[in-house]
Amino acid sequence: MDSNEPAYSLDDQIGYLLRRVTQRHLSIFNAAIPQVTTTQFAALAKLVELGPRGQNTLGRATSMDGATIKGVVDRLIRDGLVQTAADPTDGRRLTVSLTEAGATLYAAMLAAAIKVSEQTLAPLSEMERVQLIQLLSRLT
Amino acid sequence: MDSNEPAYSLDDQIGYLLRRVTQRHLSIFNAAIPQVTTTQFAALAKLVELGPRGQNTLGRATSMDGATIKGVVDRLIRDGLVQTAADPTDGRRLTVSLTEAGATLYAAMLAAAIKVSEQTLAPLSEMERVQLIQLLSRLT
DNA sequence: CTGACCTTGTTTGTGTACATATTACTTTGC
DNA sequence: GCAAAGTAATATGTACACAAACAAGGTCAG
Repeated sequence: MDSNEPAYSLDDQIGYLLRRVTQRHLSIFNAAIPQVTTTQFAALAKLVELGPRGQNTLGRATSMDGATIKGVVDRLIRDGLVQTAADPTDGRRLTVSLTEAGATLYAAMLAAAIKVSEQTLAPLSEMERVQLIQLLSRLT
Repeated sequence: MDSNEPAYSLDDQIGYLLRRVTQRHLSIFNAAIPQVTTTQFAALAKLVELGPRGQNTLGRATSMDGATIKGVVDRLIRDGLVQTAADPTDGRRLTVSLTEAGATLYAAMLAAAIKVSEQTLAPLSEMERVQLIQLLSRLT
């Protein structure tokens, strides 16, 4: 028997755990905030934080590639939460900005979003939550 | 000014961090193991661990719902890594099992899979890795 | 035995997520 | 000033991920 062979248990692998924790978080988010998805919320949050931005720039700020942010912005436009306008100084760029409806909805969802994070972390103590956030931050 | 209003920074939210860490992990996985996806690997790993299983049962063992595991199994069949057979005792059940090619490929990928987990956790010390895995396990 | 209920597998629709290719436009280097 | 390199947006194809609806096969209580 080769005791050098390390036991590989799927349930203890970081990738599998990330997928499962993400699933639980998404289910909490969708129940609390049915109006938008997590990525749509991220886009709105960054527009509030940074102001109007080009589509690709917004994608980088929210960790989405060009193809992904395009889909997210398209659906936000469809739902009237953001709008786009041509940039006069750069013919390629589409400046994305919040509509009034988007700004209003974001303000209304913020409290729920904070609760979503709390509920996701509910099984942990205050100290453990800080620890987890810090450990995850170092893996980005 | 209302100092009760907690600052909401997207970058510190558990959901956003999970998405970003997952992205980094997927990119490491895809580079190291281009033959299969993470979910396909999970299905193979559970078949090795548990032996042949019904499709839905395999889905539950790997945290995938019926629609998702169906797509994963379909692609594994297409690539010749698993096969299905009708269960003689239950007319509904499709028993999924590894093919020889699937078992061989899994054995060949295992060492790389262990390295993927290590590489994903590389920025952390040994103690921190154990901590992170334990904290995440409690959030599933 | 039979009707209510449950489980298994399938299908459809929506929404990420990324690779890759293309087009249009800017910027940089020389 | 102009070619090369880079960037922005778009489009296509593959692969999860889940909700909802459905058909067909089991199970179990009365």
